[in-house]
Amino acid sequence: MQPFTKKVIEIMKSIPEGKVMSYGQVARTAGNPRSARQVARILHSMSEKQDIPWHRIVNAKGEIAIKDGEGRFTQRLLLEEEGLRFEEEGKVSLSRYQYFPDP
DNA sequence: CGATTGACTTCTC
DNA sequence: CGAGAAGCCAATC
Repeated sequence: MQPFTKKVIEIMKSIPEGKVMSYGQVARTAGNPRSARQVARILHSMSEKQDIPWHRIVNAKGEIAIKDGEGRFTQRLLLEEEGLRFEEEGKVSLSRYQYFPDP
């Protein structure tokens, strides 16, 4: 288990309800600005073994990153239950719901 | 243990 | 503005 991985997990677990983060944001916060893909990989890999709110992670555009399927539907549903609003199908209003400010 | 992959990002053209 | 390419690095095969 790499330190980066652990940090990413910690960060994701610390995201409060009703907020979302992009992969890039998580990567930066974890200390590796260019490891967005690892965040994705770690996320879908570890979320099943750890209690990670994977649905609070979206891509840079605020869209649900996962391709069509149950996962995407589930994420949308979970986020709506947390009070997030979708501008359109599978797209969340990042401007208001992002977690960490982008420096 | 090398090669492949990927729920991304960002810069160019 | 939209499409294409490159970059990055951990987990999997």
